[in-house]
Amino acid sequence: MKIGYPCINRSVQCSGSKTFRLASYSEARLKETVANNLSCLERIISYNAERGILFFRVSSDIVPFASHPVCVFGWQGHFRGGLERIGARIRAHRMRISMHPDQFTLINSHDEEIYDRSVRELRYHCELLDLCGLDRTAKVQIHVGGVYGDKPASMDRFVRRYARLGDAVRRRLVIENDDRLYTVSDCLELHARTGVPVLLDVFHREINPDGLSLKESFKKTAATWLKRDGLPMVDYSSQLKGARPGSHAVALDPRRFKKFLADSRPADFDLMLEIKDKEKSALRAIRIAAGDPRLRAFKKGLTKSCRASSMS
DNA sequence: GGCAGTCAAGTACGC
DNA sequence: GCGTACTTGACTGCC
Repeated sequence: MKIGYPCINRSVQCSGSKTFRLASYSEARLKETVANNLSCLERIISYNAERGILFFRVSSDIVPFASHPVCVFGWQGHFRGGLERIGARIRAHRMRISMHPDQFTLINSHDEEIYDRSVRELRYHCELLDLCGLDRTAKVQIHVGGVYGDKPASMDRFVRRYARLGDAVRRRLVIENDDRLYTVSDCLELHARTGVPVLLDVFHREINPDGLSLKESFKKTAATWLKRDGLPMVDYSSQLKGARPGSHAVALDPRRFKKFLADSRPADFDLMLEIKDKEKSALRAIRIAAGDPRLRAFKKGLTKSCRASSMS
């Protein structure tokens, strides 16, 4: 088990997801922003590595407007060196990386143009991970998409559209159960029809249940990840008190998290904490999980002998 | 410098 | 049909 947080680190004095308005777009602005974002990402990776935070979600905003027609600049070549350097650092620390395009990425949309835009967005995410030299265990997670008043038809459309995605996208793409539309069971059905791995979001599962117990959900989603995909990824959060259902908590609730660790045994997975105070909660979670054999087993993996054996 | 409105993109839902 | 939430930050123009 590796534990991590998404996109933003509030302790490092920089942002790796700086962007700008479309109206301000220029090649100079893009170069300047991407250079800043990569430099900051490198600092965040170092921060995480020094503290044992070995799972991180890279922001989609590293290259603003990368999939937009306005962007004709060859950022891939221009920033190749920087991306390779960051990738080498990630690999050296055996970190797990994910990315999560936002809700506008919909491969089951009725609208062919929305599908095309979504494919461009997915290609951008995968290309970034490819340029970092990360293997297929670095995943790009999306939700299934819209229901459009007819869930079976929308799931059929997902299956057909998934088959049209290129290998470069399919090798990284995973789907996640969401808080309103598609349950864990829906995602499992899509896995059965496409082979796409299912990322379990335990908080969304609570809000949008389907009758499967937590243990069954762990077991069935874990079975959708092949060895080449790496350990299953799991998203974790808890309800922000007093807010509408689905709002993420500001800070980790230690008691609740301890119970989650106990309830999730013996499943092993990499855990993304979707909690608003980001790295603070990740550090707290790592301290709480310190006695958990799943985390301890990973620490052993850092020793030279284990590293050598894992490469064999 | 501080503030508030607004930001590429889509869908679902409440009014 | 319109406004809002989504996850939320931070860009941007205005004072």
